[in-house]
Amino acid sequence: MGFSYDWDREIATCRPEYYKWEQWLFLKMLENGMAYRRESFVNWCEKCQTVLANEQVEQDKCWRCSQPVRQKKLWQWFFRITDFAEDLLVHCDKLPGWPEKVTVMQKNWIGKSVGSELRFRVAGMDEEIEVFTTRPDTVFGATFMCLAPEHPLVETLCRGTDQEQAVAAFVEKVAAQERSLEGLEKYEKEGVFTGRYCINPATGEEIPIYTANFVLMGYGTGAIMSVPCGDQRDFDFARKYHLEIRVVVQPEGETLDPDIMETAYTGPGIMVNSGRFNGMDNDTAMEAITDWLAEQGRGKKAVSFRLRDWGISRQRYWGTPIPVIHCPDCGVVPVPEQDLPIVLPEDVNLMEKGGSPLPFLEDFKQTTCPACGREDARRDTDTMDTFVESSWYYLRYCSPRYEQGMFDPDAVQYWAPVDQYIGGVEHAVLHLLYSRYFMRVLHHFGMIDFKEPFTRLLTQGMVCKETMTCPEHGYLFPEQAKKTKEDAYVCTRCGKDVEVGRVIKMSKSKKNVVDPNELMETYGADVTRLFCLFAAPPERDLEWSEDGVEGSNRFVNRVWRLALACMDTIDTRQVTRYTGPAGDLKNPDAKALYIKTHQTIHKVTADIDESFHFNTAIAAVMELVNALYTIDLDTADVETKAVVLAAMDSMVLLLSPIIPHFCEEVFEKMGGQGSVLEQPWPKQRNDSLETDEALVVVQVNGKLRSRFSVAADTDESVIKEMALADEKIVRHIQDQPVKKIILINKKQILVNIVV
RNA sequence: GCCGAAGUGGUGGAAUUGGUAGACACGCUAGACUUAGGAUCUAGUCCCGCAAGGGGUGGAGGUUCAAGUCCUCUCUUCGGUACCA
Repeated sequence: MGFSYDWDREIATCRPEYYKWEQWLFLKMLENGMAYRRESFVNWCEKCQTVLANEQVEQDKCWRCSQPVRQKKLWQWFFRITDFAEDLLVHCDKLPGWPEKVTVMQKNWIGKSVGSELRFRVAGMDEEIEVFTTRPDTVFGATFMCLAPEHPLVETLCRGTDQEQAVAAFVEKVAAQERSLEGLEKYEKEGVFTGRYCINPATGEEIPIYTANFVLMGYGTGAIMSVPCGDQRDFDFARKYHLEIRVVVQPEGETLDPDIMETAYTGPGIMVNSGRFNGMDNDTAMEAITDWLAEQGRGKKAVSFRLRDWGISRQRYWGTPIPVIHCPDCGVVPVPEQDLPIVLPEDVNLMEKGGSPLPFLEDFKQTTCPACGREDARRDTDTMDTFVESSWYYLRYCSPRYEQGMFDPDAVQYWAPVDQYIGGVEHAVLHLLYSRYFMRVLHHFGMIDFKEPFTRLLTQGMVCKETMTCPEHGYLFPEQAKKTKEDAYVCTRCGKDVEVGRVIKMSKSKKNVVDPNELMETYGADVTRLFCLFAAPPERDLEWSEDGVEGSNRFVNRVWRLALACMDTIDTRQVTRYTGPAGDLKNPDAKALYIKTHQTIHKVTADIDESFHFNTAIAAVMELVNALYTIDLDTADVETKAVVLAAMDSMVLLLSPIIPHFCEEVFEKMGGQGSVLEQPWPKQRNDSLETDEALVVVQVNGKLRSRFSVAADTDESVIKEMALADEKIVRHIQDQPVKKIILINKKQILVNIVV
């Protein structure tokens, strides 16, 4: 296809030369508390003895063996991305080169909310429950408390009460449910009383403590104060379990009755049932109540983020081994730097069920503790999330063979950050956020002097195609399905009817992929490039179809014939290309073509430079070519020929990034010196962009009724008079009085006559 | 569910800040040239209508002299949703 990659800089992130430095950074992060280990939950299939991705869990069952999946606690490594939550959020607004939709998604993902942290004492125990709430104004309406089933206090609270068994059963049941924000909505909201009460710090009253499946341990503090009058989930829960609903915020001019309310009221209002805060508007009360509770040591202002720390442990084989050693005496011990890289062993039997073979490889696992020398220490057998690799590979390109560190600081200083990054919009949050985080880590260590990895970002759309399924052979490649006369498809191997599925993004596993090599063989690289670029703007999803590729081929041939015609009819010893202002041209056809040429240069430059909209850039050049075709070179005068040469020159340069091989040849044929790729980009003459005539379109009551041309410098009042005198307009106005005439003079002149 | 997009002729797609909807192509129709055409050229092609005119950017409302574009509601499709990467 004629891409200009510098293969000397090729890297592969699965090679030890690369991931050695990832392990090195991990150790540095570990040393600085930026990487840490804690227990967390994974989807676990007992039968397959493996961890499942969320997408591998189908209706709470393993996709492979259909056994129920349960939540299992494992020790896992995390990166403290939340330390940078605020910084990552703030800089979302300082990325002018990024599409706004991406920064919006990132902001929502980080999910900052401002509120208060409140502490509730457990009645009769020396324990406290901390909650985060965005609505401290409603604390007087908190009539119960809900803890996540995984909350460490749940077990302590119910122990010894008659609820102990019920709670244990509930926790077990929830362990079989998917515990994510997404999963929350799938299950009916339910909970169980823990047998204990806590004290509402505002009212001093005892309120029951529940554990409920809609509270997540990973979000906030894993506990919520439930205010049924002001939160729909709490409201539903209170109705279900017959808990008190107490109104504390009343919309102005209304009286809410808790017995007949059907939904929670979340809007603004006046405080009621809230002691000394009654009568205050709830907005003021937020601050006032927080301050009041703070004085008593029962709360403070706080912010909470939806963003969670980045779990990087994978119980998988493919990935960078995590460079730590577990010693019975010393605990977790980092691998000494001189022992890096810890190489992923390659002589392994891959597991049928998807689990990692590493925990079974004694040679790999068994090692000596670097701290105390014990010989029964064992290596960590987890590998890192592959997002870790993709978070810094672009810096490695700056010095791909560098052996003294992740990258050569001078090279990174010179090249980075990346000027223009291109990737699918499916990476809008994870990959792009992790990369931004990694640059902050490196910046924190003083290794780089910038924080943002990608100055400009283009999120390209996906190429999509329908899937084909044969009842016998499963997914088929497009060439394995043959079209029948009835516009249906049959399998080329078994002849059975093929089912045509939905249009989805191309993927190897679904086989709905096309090979550009076939187009390349038929039409060549340039026509293939032209066709792809002309099909749609890059940020848009594209349903692949080869209809229209003939048109691209036709266009290239049209240009070629134009070049041949020029060489046949224009003697370049006598005619040189015109470069002056349009105003000096006498022949109106020559002048029009010259103006068109400069308009085209202007448009193509802007389309490519600002937005990579090659499709409209190509369309503009096509218009120029169409204009060139209207000129009869056999009868043209010298002035016109000089303008044609100028137009041809510009056209070849404008097309050169799109169809480079072809343009190289035309450039040479037309007498160009050197390579077309070394020529400066054409520049439009700003004095040659506008024609002498302007089109006036005339509307009556907003409907187009007539149009005519005037000299570009015609006075506006004259144009209005001409519009009113226009035959078609007169007919439409008839004898109705003219109320108003609006004249807009932007890209064209528009007159709207209101009657 | 939540977050983010997209929806315009038979098709891919155009349309600075609201200002001629359908640029540029594909396809189709007719014609010219040609021994021939899957080459090339010319003309036509949003829909209804002989025309004058009317309708039209997923749907329903609204703001405006003027709405594909702004606002409200809604439908459909796609991407992401933290272990697909």
